[in-house]
Order: sequence, then structure tokens, then C-alpha cells
Amino acid sequence: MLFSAFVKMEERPVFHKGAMTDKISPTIEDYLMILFILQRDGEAVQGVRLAELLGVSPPTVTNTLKRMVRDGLVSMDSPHGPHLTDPGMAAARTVMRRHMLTEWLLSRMLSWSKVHLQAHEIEHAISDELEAALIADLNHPTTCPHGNPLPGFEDLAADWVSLVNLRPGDEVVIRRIHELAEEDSQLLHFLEEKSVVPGSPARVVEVLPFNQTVTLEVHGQAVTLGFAAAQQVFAERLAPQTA
Amino acid sequence: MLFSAFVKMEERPVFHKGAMTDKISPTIEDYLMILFILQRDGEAVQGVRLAELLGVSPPTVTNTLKRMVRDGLVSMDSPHGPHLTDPGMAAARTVMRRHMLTEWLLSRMLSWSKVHLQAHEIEHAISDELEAALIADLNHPTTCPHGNPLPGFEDLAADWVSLVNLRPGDEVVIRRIHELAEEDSQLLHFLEEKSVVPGSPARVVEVLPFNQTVTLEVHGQAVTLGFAAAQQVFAERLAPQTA
DNA sequence: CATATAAATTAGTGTATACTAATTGTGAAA
DNA sequence: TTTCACAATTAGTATACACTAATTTATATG
Repeated sequence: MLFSAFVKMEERPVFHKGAMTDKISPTIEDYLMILFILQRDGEAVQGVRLAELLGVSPPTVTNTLKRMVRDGLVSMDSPHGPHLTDPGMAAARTVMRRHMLTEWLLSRMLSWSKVHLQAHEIEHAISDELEAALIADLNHPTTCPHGNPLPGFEDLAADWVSLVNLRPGDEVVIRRIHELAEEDSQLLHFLEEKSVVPGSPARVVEVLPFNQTVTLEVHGQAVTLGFAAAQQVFAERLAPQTA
Repeated sequence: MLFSAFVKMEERPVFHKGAMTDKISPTIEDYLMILFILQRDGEAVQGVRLAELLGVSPPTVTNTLKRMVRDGLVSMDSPHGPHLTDPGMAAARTVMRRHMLTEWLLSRMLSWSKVHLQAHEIEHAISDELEAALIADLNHPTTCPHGNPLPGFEDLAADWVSLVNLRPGDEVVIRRIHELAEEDSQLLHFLEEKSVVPGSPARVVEVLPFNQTVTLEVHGQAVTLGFAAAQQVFAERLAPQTA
């Protein structure tokens, strides 16, 4: 309880940290989000990967995952590595949703390429009540500003294909920049500048696997992306030329 | 560094927690805010008081203050108890400002009586950049939604007097509900419902020191406040009847 | 001044979160 | 199969932040 001038004179017991609600810490919320994303995308969930993505050492991951298992958020019974339990999944979806809602909130005053990092700090502090107010205020969004679907709206993204899977001549609309690419603010800034943002129509100019590049034309301007980046950008095909 | 898919391939060293910036923790920020408020109001700054306001035990305060002294935020050299050093004061002003800006941000979607508590969670996550964007977006506010002046605008509040210092017949405009009262959401809710909010004109009906109450008429409705609450509400006198 | 009360500090713990160094798996290639 | 490379864990350490119990230091007041 911060401050509490009046609180005190109401003689009610001071709340202690680990109360019944068992508030999930920001650290654990970060683990939940990454586990959620990897699981959702069907990627291998291995400790090293988490360590890389979280920027911590492997032993730290081992330790933290143990606490998460103890707390019923993660299970280790599968051979495919750690995975979210039902309560863990529910908690992860909540954090993801709050992250995305926060991004929309911030997008009113920060540029598209900057909202992710700032939202990542704030998301841990969103209450149930604020979340509800945000959802209403934002008119029930189904994606984040970068086009990633809110938990429960994954179907939206089902038909969107990665740029690396397009062929020259394809007419598309940019729909989504994957969460794992959002971390790189330089890349996001670059994409924003080149109008490679959700909603932009684009035409594929060339795809050079040997060169690991994809070149688009967006708003009459040519943009060349490396495969690593292009892989994280998804588009909706407008004029399918072959099945 | 959270996530960092691309970060990694840029082969730059991973940031560790206690870097040069020496990010101030939420806990320390809370201490800074309370120290700031007490110092600003000229109140005695003693450990027990901090413990009460922070909802922690006195030994915890002793410990934490030691760390703050070590980190140059607080000094113990005065006989009047711990006080903020220049760097501590600067940090405290920043946190206060961010808290208040966050309150305005949230006031767009949460009721007046609820923004404080929620803002208290979020304030710790506001970056320099977001702060600047907020200030611009909010059109350079000089008070928080409850009328407390932003650091640097204390003069604004110089002429506002506590309701307990008014006399029957005084015509006033409600201007401010003190920070230390904001913690009590029940009180705030009550005040909001009775229109005892910044900007409301009011007339003092009676002041009963023996009964510890002040009765106002706001928007034609009578409201009786206990002294403890009235002490934290400040108003601007419109028709001074005596000096 | 002596003592009752209140404030502050020590001492000793506990948890979450990090690290490094060293060890143990494990799977794939020689 | 043996070995190399990578993954995972153990062991040991450190810091921030919290607590209770006990002690010390004020402060105040008869």
C-alpha cells in the first residue's frame, strides 16, 4: 500500500506483497509472453531460446522455469520442452492483450515504431479495470498497431503470408509485423519510414533467395528487405496468380 | 533486454540490469515521492511516518534509506531527519511529474477518483520520450487532475487554503485534493460524487471544530466533511470577508 | 533526574532475480 | 561407437526488498 494517510486511520490491515491474488511479477509475465508466442507459432521452446530472447543466462532460465512449474504456470511433462499450463496460458493471454492495448493507447502520442518498447514497460501495470476501460475506449481492437492478433483473434492472421513466401508480381496488402521483430526499433523505424506498415498496398518486385532479399514497391517507392526482416512481415495476397 | 531476436544478430553486448543509467527501482521511486511531498509541505520527515505511508515495517525503511544514502539520493546529515539531496530531489520531481502526467492520460478513460491508484502503478514505466510526448499531448498541464501542482508550479497553490481554515459564509472554488488524500479511493469517490472536485464553486455553511466537521454547499447540495478529509481539500477564496 | 513511551536500528531470515564456473546430458556426425 | 558441440543443470554468490524479534536511542514527562 503506497502512502495511506487515511487508509491507516481506517484501521484496516495492511496488505502484504504475496497476497491471495498472488500477483505475477513482471519477470514472470515476460516469460509468459515469450512462451505464448513460441507456442502459438509452433516453434521449438527450448531454454537457450528463452535465454536469448529474454537477455538472461541459461541458468537463470532454468531457475525461473522451476518457479513457474512450482506455481503451476508451466509444465515440463512434454518432451518438446516447457509449455504453458491452462492457468499459465490464461495469464499469458492476459499479458499479451494488455501489451497490445497499451500499444494502442501509446500510439495516440508516440510513433508507430516506438510504442512497442514503451508498452513493454507499462503492460505489467494495467489493472483489470483499466484493461476494460481501454478495450471500450479503443472500440474493441482485434490486432495491435503492428497487426499482431490479440489472443483469441489468431484466425485473422491465418491467411497472411510471410513476405519471403511471395513471388514477383504478387499484389498484397501489408498486414502484420511479427512480435519478435518489434523488439528491433531500428528495423521498425525503417519499416515505418518505408511505409511497410499494416494497411499499405504493395507489389512484389523481386525475390532473390541467393541474395536473401525481397524487394517491394510500396506507394511507388522500392524497398528491399533482408530475409530475416521479410520473414517477420506478413501480407494479405490480393491477386493470387497461382494456387 | 526483453526478447531481442534481431538485437542478437547485431552482436551488441546484452545490457545488464545495473547499467550506467542506474535505473531507479519502483520501490525507491515511491520513497522519493513521499520524501518529496513531506519536504515540500514542510512536514517532519521521520522513519515511522515513511513506514506508515509506504505500508512497510520500520526496519525496512531503515534499510532502504541506507541504500538511498549510499546511492546519493538521500542525506542524513540534518537533525530534521532524512532529506533529499540535489540528485534525489531531481529524481523525485521527475517521478512526481510522471505520476501526474499519467493521471491525466488515464483520466481520459477512468473516473477521476480512480486515476491516482492506477497511475501509481504505471508512473514507474514512463520514459523520457513518453513524458515529453505526454506533456505536449496534454498541452503542458500545471496541475494533476486533483489540483496538485506539478513540480515547479507550487506557487499556483500558494493562496489556496485548507477547508478547515474557512469560515461560514466564505465563497470559494475547490482547487485541490492533497496527494496524501488521493490514496483513499473511497474518500475520492465520495468527493467526486459530491462534486467536491477542482473547479467547483462552493459556499461554506458551517464549521464545527467541536464536532470536527465542515459543511459546504456545492451545486446546491450540502456536503459535510470530517476534519481529516477537509484538511486535505484546498480552495481558493472568492470573497474574503476578513483579512 | 528518572523513567515510560516512541522511534530507530541490529540481527537474523526469506524470496525473487540475476550472475559465473563447472558439470552433466544429449544428439549428431565421424 | 566414440566424440564433439550444444543444451541444461548444479553449485555458489550477490543484491534488492521484505519480515519478526530484540535492542538501543531518543523524547518527553512526571
